Amino acid sequence: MPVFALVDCNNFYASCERVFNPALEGKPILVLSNNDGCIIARSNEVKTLGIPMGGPFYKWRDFCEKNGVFVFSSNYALYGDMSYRVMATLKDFCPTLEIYSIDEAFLDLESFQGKDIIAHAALIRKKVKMWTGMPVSIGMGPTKTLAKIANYLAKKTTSTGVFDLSDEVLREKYLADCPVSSVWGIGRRISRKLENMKIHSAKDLRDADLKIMRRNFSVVVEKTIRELRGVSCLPLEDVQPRKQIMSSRSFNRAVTVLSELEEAVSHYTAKACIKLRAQRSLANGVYVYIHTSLFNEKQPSYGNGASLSFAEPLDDSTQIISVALHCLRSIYKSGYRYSKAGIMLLDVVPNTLKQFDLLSFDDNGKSDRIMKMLDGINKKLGKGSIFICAEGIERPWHMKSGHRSPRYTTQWSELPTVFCK
DNA sequence: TCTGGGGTCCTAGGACCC
DNA sequence: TCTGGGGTCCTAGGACCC
Repeated sequence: MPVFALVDCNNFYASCERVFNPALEGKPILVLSNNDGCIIARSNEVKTLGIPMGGPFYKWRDFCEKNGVFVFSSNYALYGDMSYRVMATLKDFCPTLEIYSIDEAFLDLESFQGKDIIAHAALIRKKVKMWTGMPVSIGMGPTKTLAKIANYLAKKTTSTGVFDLSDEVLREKYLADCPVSSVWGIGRRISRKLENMKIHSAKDLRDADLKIMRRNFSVVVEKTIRELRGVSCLPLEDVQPRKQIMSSRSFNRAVTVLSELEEAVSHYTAKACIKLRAQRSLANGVYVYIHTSLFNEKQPSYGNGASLSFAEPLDDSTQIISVALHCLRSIYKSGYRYSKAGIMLLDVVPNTLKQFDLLSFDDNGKSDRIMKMLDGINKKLGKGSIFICAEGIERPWHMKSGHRSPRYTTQWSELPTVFCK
């Protein structure tokens, strides 16, 4: 029988901030989304204060000030690097792992079956804390879905941060106490429908009639039910290259003129192209959209998008930017206050699939060399050291990030300083 | 004034084919 | 009972995840 473990960092973003600022230990801290818009991560102390996940920050600003909450803008340079360190540590203990998100990984612990698996998980947990400073919880079970629930229980019911749901008798008790809405793959819509069918707990869902469930829902729910029964349907997966790459941001203030939108779209496209080349892919098209505020009902609203296919698959930022700007100009209307723009690279394929077009202009690899040089310089000297002029220099529309902590681990100039007496 | 961003998978329905 | 039948491909939209 397989044994999956799900390792999940506790309050990941908030914990990253604490690693480099231990004075924050035990203090309420929260992390904001891009543009300092929503609350996207909360320490336990903030959860206790009743501040909700995803709420708009401006509604809570005063409350936070009154209660001494430490507020941070997202610092993805730091979080991404901390994630890399945690995953590297996990790989030391278990080379077969699936990095599921920035703060979660599934491990295959089948080879530890019969041994003291809880002690092993406790050891992993201790080493991750020691080597990276990051607190994690570990849940185990015969399927990924059960490992997820075990992780939820590890956080909710234990002080050890480790929980094993391999035992069937134990599962009877704990699945009955686990609300169906907290099962992996059961979101808001489906859980509402399930509640109407008198399915309230994970146990109810597990014991539901498979045929009826299949008729009412998709094969995804069917797999979830089988997984709850202990039948593994979801194997560990390798990292797959992305099939589409998006880049979008809200502006820090309304943008009205085309030239600023052009800068933003160029900038987002350049960012997406960096990701595209990093995963050694080519895109076959690009989609661009812009819209006004979704919340301000007094202003006239407008939103539109347009896409274009390329004559041949591309990874050159300058070429893709020029197509993206074509799309933008086809949808731009003056007289509106735009709040956001975004682009999506479409139909992304591995760069080994490149089909040479007999009619295309042969540049003798010049474009490849330029892009390699651009990526190389930015890798060596830091992100944004060199960029394409169309991205703009001042970027007055650029997102707000008023509470960002230093990029302690990825910028020489922002290294933490230690004073010794 | 101020409300995030980036992904995947599945299904239904339409277009089109023989 | 059944009122032509069966298949593929594509896209839009919905659902989920973090």
